[in-house]
Amino acid sequence: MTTTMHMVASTAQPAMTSQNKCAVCSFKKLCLPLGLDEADVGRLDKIIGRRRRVARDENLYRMDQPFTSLYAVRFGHFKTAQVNPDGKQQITGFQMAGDLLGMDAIGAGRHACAAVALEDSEVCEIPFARLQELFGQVPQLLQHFHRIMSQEIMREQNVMLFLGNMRAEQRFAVFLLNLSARYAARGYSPSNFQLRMSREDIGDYLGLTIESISRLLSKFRKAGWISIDNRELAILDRPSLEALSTGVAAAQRNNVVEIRQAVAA
Amino acid sequence: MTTTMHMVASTAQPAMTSQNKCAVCSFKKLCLPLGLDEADVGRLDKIIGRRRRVARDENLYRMDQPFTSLYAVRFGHFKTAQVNPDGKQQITGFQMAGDLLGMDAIGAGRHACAAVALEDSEVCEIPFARLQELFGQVPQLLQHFHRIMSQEIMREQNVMLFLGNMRAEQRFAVFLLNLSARYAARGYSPSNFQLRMSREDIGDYLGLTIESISRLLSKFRKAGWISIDNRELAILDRPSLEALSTGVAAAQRNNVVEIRQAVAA
DNA sequence: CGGATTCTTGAAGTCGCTCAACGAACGTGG
DNA sequence: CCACGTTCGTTGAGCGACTTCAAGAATCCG
Repeated sequence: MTTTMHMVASTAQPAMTSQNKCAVCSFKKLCLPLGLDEADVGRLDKIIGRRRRVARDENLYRMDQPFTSLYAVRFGHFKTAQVNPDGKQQITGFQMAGDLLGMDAIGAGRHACAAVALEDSEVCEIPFARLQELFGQVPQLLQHFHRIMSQEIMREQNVMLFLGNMRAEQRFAVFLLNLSARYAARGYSPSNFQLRMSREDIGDYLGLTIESISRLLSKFRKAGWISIDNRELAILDRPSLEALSTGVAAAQRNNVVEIRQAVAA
Repeated sequence: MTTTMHMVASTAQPAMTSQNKCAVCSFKKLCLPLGLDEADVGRLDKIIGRRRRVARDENLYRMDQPFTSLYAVRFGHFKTAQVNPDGKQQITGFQMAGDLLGMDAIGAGRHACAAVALEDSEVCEIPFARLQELFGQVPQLLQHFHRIMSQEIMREQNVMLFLGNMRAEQRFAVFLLNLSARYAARGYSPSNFQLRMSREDIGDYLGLTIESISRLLSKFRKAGWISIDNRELAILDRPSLEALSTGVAAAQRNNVVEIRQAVAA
């Protein structure tokens, strides 16, 4: 593979010292330390517990487990999933480096969903009680924490939006572009990346079956919008995907229908 | 109508003084003041801005509007809705007395969705900047605020769950039981209440069409599970609704299929 | 009242699901 | 390294749940 302007979206462990210093973490601008001065980052560092490695398919935490800590993804990928009584899982999100996990558990004191590593990953453990102590001393940190929680609420609203009223194609386009944007924000290629999750996981996230995901991938490939080889994905025609994702295509279809009706009338 | 053990779920304005005192508000146990001592409730009272009346169909705030305040519903009902590019709306939630509105806007500084009154309603305006100041002085308040935000994240995950992998009947049963539980928590009848929202709103919340909602209401009525007269609803057979909502019915269906297959084999 | 909105019900259509078979990739142990 | 079983992914055919379209009934509200 040739080198590109962007780093390839691999999961290579970032270079770092023997300690888990936020100051030298390449994802500090996406994570809790955003906007803190050097001294405050140091204070945050102090309370951060041990780093924790999570092997592929291992649970970082399970549903109903008591809540003690938030986790910041250091490298690797996770999924968070709720299991409903009849056995099916709803995946509520995919998390990557810099993302914060566990905020849904603060309210009830136990985790409302399970977090599972999609590949060998590592997280920073952030004991919530100690974080709360720090809030009193570092107002900036508190503010940013509120922003992060609020963004999580917004993110979920977007999921509700596509689950509630988008067609399969549109959901899938939104999904791909969302991944693309998130990799871009991390300095990776927005056009070439690996799908870290199985087709089944994508389906459980988008409210579709594994077969539908497979068909959508084939369809998008045949349309020339993407290339897909196993889990290696390339976005070839972003404008088309964007048109789909914003519902322009749907609107156009509607126009066509209206025109047809007008002609018929 | 005869008097019952429960208050009827009407929107009568709670008795109160000329000022908006949390201390005398009947919903303080559902709202921000939960767990505060008298003195701290007084401090909270001081920062709460004017009460604000919102007429039916009026916007409390619109999408993209700059964020300045959170709002606590004092009486009445609201819906929060996102509009997607192709015109359809996704309703992200229905809010009633004691619920907090606007948390999704903290992150971006502008509202990610619109809040519309479903009937003549009233809210307490809580300027967020002043609330932030208070966080430093009243740790209990901060803790509870985190719980509320976290619960909002959990609530949305539940919406994702039914949007993503429940059938129409199941979604609708979950919806009705959720309303029931929320009215119960407010001291109203869990069995008899009014649907404050239109069929269209319910549909836009559950990811279904208005026609489907209408058919579901008829079906549930004919099955003897509910009675419905216009928007006046009564739950007649809670166990059946609960079975539906937890997917037991679906599981039973699956069992039947398995049994059929076993017999056929 | 009467017009507009909301709701109900039916008939037809479609999108995504279910079921089924097969192929590819993986990884484990010989 | 290959053989093997297992998991994962693809593709097709048929079906069913929900939508779309359409018309009429009920309700709201000025």
